[in-house]
Order: sequence, then structure tokens, then C-alpha cells
Amino acid sequence: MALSGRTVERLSVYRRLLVMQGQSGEESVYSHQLAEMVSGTAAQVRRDLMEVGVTGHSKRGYRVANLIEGISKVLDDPAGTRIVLVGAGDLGRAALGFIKGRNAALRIVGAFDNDPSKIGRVIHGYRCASIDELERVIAAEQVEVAIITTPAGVAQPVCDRLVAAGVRGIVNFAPTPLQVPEGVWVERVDIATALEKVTCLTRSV
Amino acid sequence: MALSGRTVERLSVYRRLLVMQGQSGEESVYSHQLAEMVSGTAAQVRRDLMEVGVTGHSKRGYRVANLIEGISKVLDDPAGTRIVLVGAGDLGRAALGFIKGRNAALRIVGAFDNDPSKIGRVIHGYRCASIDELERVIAAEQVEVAIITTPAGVAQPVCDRLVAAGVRGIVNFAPTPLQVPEGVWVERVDIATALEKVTCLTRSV
DNA sequence: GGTCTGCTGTGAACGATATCACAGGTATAC
DNA sequence: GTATACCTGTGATATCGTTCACAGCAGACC
Ligand SMILES: NC(=O)c1ccc[n+]([C@@H]2O[C@H](COP(=O)([O-])OP(=O)(O)OC[C@H]3O[C@@H](n4cnc5c(N)ncnc54)[C@H](O)[C@@H]3O)[C@@H](O)[C@H]2O)c1
Ligand SMILES: NC(=O)c1ccc[n+]([C@@H]2O[C@H](COP(=O)([O-])OP(=O)(O)OC[C@H]3O[C@@H](n4cnc5c(N)ncnc54)[C@H](O)[C@@H]3O)[C@@H](O)[C@H]2O)c1
Repeated sequence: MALSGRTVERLSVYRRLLVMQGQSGEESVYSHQLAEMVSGTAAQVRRDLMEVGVTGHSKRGYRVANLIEGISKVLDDPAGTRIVLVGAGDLGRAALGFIKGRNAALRIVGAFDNDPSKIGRVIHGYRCASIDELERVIAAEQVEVAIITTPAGVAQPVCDRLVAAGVRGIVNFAPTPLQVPEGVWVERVDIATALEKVTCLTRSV
Repeated sequence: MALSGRTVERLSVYRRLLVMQGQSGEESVYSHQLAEMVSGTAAQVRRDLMEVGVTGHSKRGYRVANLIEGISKVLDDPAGTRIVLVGAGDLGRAALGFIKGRNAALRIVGAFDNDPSKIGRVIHGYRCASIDELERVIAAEQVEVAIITTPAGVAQPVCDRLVAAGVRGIVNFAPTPLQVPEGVWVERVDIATALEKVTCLTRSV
């Protein structure tokens, strides 16, 4: 199945909205309702849902439980994804707090730093370990995904270690593009760029 | 000038890399060098640079100082962009620390929270003010851009207040799509989605 | 039962983005 | 001075993503 990155992003958002909607008791949604929530078009929503294989009903729309299950089957690894975080600074702390308990399929199995004053501290329930433990934990827990929240200067060497240790996917918060070999997926979260984009594009609307 | 969002993102990255490169003494770069740094193609880089109007030299490539100036002319508001941040929690703190002193054209003029224990505190050099001051500061400083780092539940009402007060661009960290009227630009920074995207797409590489 | 309404599923048209490929130019080597 | 190598700028082309438009279907209403 060759799902495009764009589609995966939207599916993630749909699911989040649907989980809320499910809590509020609604049993089904129409494509145009989902579209309105994300400021998109109904056709786009239907096409995305088509790709995950869930199917709706001519008059009653899509069953919420059905959608959540179908999307989860595509987005989540059934075995769960084990994740490490490197760089337990301000942003690392925020990320740990955010992920905690959000999606059961995503499990943080280690947080690492090289600052002796951070090592041993417990942050949002996760004990910060020494960066020296990195390779051992990745191997022991079969970690596939890593989050980099170190300063920009060390992001590339940290990335290289992660990849060498077997990590296949990286979420990079450092404001530096990372060089990785074929077969490793990097997702940038670039806050500086987001800000500059807004300041630039706001002026031309 | 109708610069596409994609192009603006890349320009932002080029500039950041060029500023570093400038510090290391290099006077000029070739399109293929920039391309390699961002794992892109040389043709893409040249096209982006063409759009900002800077021009290179057949044999010497592009002059770094020239590029930085040209890109800045497009990305930055010459009058500077005044920014407020709402929600001085973990992520708000990280964002304030990150933006501080990064780009002179971006100036934080206020950080707001509704938690009495946060109000009055100084975070990374910015004093946290009461959310009651929001409209006053936006009007007084002619704020155009806002950063939302509140919990998801209040992101929409906060957004509505910002827009009503005159804000035209928003960087939204809350995991909720925001509804805004025509003429307001929203840039999502969705960490949950980034993680889910990586876990999903890593498995299909 | 027949008609009317309004939703889904999807081929086809469209629009946006990225890549190709090459003409034009300039330094360098000989 | 001529040949060579290698870079930029850009029209043409290919790829990718979104929207259109409509057939098909299911319930509601008479
Ligand atoms: N704060 C933000 O909103 C924000 C936004 C965008 C990008 N970033 C980037 O995210 C990164 C972290 O930001 P922050 O605000 O948390 O900074 P920070 O300085 O608070 O945190 C960085 C942490 O990384 C640790 N570290 C340094 N070298 C290390 C190494 N070799 N191995 C392991 N750990 C190491 C440091 O000890 C520190 O704890 C930076 O690259 C920053 O530019 C931050
Ligand atoms: N931490 C992350 O990495 C991360 C990632 C993605 C998204 N987010 C989102 O960013 C937001 C903030 O995350 P956080 O970890 O900083 O949470 P947090 O609870 O530490 O911070 C939220 C802050 O917002 C303030 N606040 C609440 N209601 C407010 C109101 N009406 N007006 C003004 N301020 C108000 C709270 O007092 C608190 O200080 C959340 O929506 C979270 O889901 C966080």
C-alpha cells in the first residue's frame, strides 16, 4: 500500500477528531462534516478514507468506530512502536509530556542526555539516562523511531549513532537538515521555518 | 509576488544554512552544494533562488551575502514582525527560548497565560502577562502574528480572540485544527501527526 | 410503489510542483 | 586564442495531489 505523506497527515488528524467525536456520543459522520472540521473538501476526505479501505453508507455517512479502527490499522504498527528521545532540554521535556498517554501504540522506552545534571532525573515519568546507554537500549528494545531534541550542532552525529544502532525513522526538531542513508525516514518539525512562513505569507494574503 | 508555501519553506532553510556557511568564511556556493545539504536537487535550488530574484554567476555560483540579503528581502517584513505567545507552559517556554535572538526581524512583544502562578514570572527573559492584557498589547504593538501553545480545549477560543484583536497569522501547536476567517493564515505544527507519520511511513520503506 | 433527496465511491480533468535538458556564459588550461 | 569544463537560468515535460462531476444507492416521504 503506497499511502502518500499528505494522506497520512490528514488521516492522523481525522482520527484525532473522530476520537473526540466518539466521546461526545456521535455514532457517524458525513464526509462534509469532517471536511468542515479540517477546512478541507468533502471529496478529499472521501478519497483519503477510500485509500484506507473503510467504506461508508449512502445515507448515514461513515460509522465513527469503523473509521477509527480502519485508520488505526493503517497508521499504527500492531506490535506498537518503541521510541527513544535524545536531548532532554526544554523541548525534550515538552515532547515527553505531550506524548505520554496520548496514543497507546507509541511507547517511549528511553530518554537520553549527555549533561550529568540531567542524567538520573525523572521527567514526566521517564528517567533520563546517559547517552552512553543509547545503543544498548535501542538494541534491547528493538527501537525503530527516535526523536532528536538536541542542539543543532550535535544533531547530525546523534542521528548517525541512531541510524547505526538500527533506528529507521527520526523526528528531527533541531533546525538542521539531517543526512541519512536510503531506507531511513526523517520528518522535520521546523519551528523557525513555520514562523518565517507565517510572517512571510501573512503579508501577501 | 506569489511565492508558494513550499518555496518559502525551502528559502527559510537555505538562509539558515547560508548564515552558518557565511560564518565559516565561505564567500560563495553552487546550487548543487545547497542541494546536497538539504537532500534536494540542484535544479530545485536554482528555481527557488530565481523566484527571489537573486542571480548567480556562471562559474562562481552564488555569492553568499547576496543570497542572504535577497532571501531576507522576501521572507522578512522590513518593519519587523511583532509576535505574541499564548500559553506559557512547557512548550511555550521552549518556544520562547528558541526564538530569543534567532532572527532580528521576529520580535516577541508579549507572552500570556491565565494561570495566576505563571503571571509575572519571567521566562527566558520575557515577562508572562495575564491573558486579560492580550487585546491591549496586540493593539498597542500592532501585533500581526501569534503563537498558540495552550491546551487543545481552549485553542479555538484563544484563536478567535487573537483574530478579533487583529492578528493575521497564527502558528498553532495545539493538536486541533483552527477555524479562521478568510485573510488569516494558520500554520500548524503538529507533533502528534509528525510522530504518527514517521511510525507509519517507516514501515513501508 | 414511486419519486425525491442527499450521500458515497471514483474515473477523469485540472492545477500545482518538481525534474529534465539544454542554451548561454565564463573561467581555466594549454 | 582556442578548446574545455562546468556553472546558471529557464522553457518544456513529467509527476504528484486535488477537485469536479456524476453514476449508483439508500432511506424518507407521499
Ligand atoms: N525550543 C523550541 O521551541 C525549539 C524549536 C525548534 C527547534 N528547537 C531545537 O530543538 C533543540 C532543543 O531545544 P531546547 O530548547 O530543548 O534546547 P535545550 O538546550 O534546552 O536542550 C538541549 C538538550 O540536549 C542536550 N544535549 C546536548 N548535546 C547532547 C548530546 N551530544 N547528546 C545528548 N544530549 C545532548 C543538552 O544537555 C540539553 O539538555 C535545539 O536544536 C533547538 O534549536 C527548539
Ligand atoms: N509539549 C509538546 O511537545 C507538544 C507537542 C504538540 C502539541 N502540544 C500542544 O501544545 C499545547 C501546550 O503543551 P504544553 O506541553 O506546553 O502544555 P502545558 O499544560 O504545559 O501548557 C499549557 C499552558 O497554557 C495555559 N493556558 C491554559 N488555558 C489558557 C487560556 N485560556 N489562556 C491562556 N493560557 C492558557 C496553561 O496555564 C499552561 O501554562 C497543548 O495543546 C499540547 O497538546 C504540545
